[in-house]
Amino acid sequence: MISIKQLVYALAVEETLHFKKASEKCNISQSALSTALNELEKQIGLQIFERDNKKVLITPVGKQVLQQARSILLQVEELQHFADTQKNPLSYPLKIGLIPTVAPYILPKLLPVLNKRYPQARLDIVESQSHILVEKVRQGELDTAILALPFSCEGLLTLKFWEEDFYWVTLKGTQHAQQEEITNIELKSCNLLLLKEGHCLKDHVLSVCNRSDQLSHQSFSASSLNTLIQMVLGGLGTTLIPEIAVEQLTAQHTSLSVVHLNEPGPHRRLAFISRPNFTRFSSIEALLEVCKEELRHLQKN
Amino acid sequence: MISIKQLVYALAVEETLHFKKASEKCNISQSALSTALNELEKQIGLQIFERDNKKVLITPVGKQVLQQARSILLQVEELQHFADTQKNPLSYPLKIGLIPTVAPYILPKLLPVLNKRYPQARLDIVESQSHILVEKVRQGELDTAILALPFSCEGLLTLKFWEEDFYWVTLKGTQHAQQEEITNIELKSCNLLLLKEGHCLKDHVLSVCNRSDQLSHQSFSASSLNTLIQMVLGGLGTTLIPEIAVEQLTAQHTSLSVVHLNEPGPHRRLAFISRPNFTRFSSIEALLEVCKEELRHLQKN
DNA sequence: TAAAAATACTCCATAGGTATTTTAT
DNA sequence: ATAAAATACCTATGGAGTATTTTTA
Repeated sequence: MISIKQLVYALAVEETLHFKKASEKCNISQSALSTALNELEKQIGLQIFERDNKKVLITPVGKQVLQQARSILLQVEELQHFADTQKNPLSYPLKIGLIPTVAPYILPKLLPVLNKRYPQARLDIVESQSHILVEKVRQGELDTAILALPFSCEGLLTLKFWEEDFYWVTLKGTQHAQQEEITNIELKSCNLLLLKEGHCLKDHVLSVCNRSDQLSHQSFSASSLNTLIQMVLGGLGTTLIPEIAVEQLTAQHTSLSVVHLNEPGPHRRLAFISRPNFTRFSSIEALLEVCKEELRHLQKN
Repeated sequence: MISIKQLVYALAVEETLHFKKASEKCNISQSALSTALNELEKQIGLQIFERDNKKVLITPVGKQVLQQARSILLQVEELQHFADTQKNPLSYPLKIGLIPTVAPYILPKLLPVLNKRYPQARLDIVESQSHILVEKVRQGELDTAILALPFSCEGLLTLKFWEEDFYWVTLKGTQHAQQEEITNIELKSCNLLLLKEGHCLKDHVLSVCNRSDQLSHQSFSASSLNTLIQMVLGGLGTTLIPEIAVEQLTAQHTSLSVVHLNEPGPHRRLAFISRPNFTRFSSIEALLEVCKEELRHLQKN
């Protein structure tokens, strides 16, 4: 029967194209590696390597065998990582994506606590728009991502952890600026600045405002919430931002007024997404818990 | 290091839920199996089975481990099958799909030759419409399928093996019936009977006739070419059939006239499709060769 | 007490080591 | 002549067997 060791040895030779060097990589003797590979080739009945005294070549069919071997070993490794992660979440780096309207606001809350609770945790962070993150999660390029729902994620697992409303940001002294709440109707008279196309927040804002797309095409449309705030400060208009971003974006600007948008229902929901058969699910659960707890503090204010 | 044997043993226990029976399935002693599984559990650091003197239970985490083990063993088996198939195409049953406008006409040509050239060959045949076959190939439910192109198969490999034109079938004595060729324009005056929705042939016929969909909605729309021919025989109209089907469908009906449709270009192309990383590609190649050769005879007539 | 898994103990197959030979430049 | 893989031969680990013990329903 084919063994995993044989496959490991074969991949080492593929990498080094040299039996002696490969044997050293595997911490065995040249002879052991040689016999193991001869045995593997005998078992599958195909020559993987063409070797003489000077060089090692990979046969065309050998390339395909090695490709499959690599895939098998990846899965074995995944099994090992799964097991480790069950005992100890976040034992291995987690590749995570975040959207631009979440990343800078959640990471400062998340990372310090994560470092304390899971000192070994390492996140490989990617910031991109929702549709790109969804694709990367599907391809396995990312292990998970934090999106704002609603967003189409067919075939993916979604784990919601936070619901939030939008807040209207305007300069003090403008109409409605002193109100406790602002309604959809009142908003219609305001010049609403939006993120540019491709940012899900734009769609969520339009949807919660019951506005059609055309109404809101601004000549300057920003690519970050921070830019939007700067535009508001510059007197170009007003904007809507999610609760999670309110404090960081508005705390230092005393000239701004922040008013809760009085439209029913959570205006967007943050959720982790992942492939249903991702094996290190426990790591995502651990992250999820930390996020839930940290955001609970926010809600209490 | 985890070994493949350990995984095999674990799956045997999953199946039997009994160490003794599992050990017999694996042709080893109960003791050998017991120590092997204890060793596996120790290596991954997780309990897969909960056992006492009366019963064996699978732990929740064990279920996930076994799922991954199964997937690994499937891939190992695939590697073995790949190797065997390289040396001997069609060593293992090939799950193949065919569309209804191809299956009954190509199989009688293909199967006898296949049996002679590859006596060990076994085909598991499924007949369905193109979109269903494409989905099954994508899912791995089928190894390959024979479709008529054009048809959207993004992400799949396509291997064309035959191009053919359409032939117009009508009762002798009707207008145009004695012609050598018939054109698009002349066809417009004919009552054209089509297969019902979902058969790619309908779309190909409409496309090669430059007709819009509406023009051709028949109150009876058939689900097989044979039915169409019966309808023509019954005087309900005329129809177009692909070259591959001409002989079988019209040879015994002396009252029918068969006229080549004189529109440029091959009217449809038959092709195998498969997942790009399907490992027993050599089997498909072998089939492809047989198809090409057998259809070459047809073309010579 | 009985059925089943775990363990003790033994054995042998085989993975792996060392030393040597073969092979092709 | 030399560099590298294959082979011969030996050793030791560990996989697997038999017999026995432990466990708990």
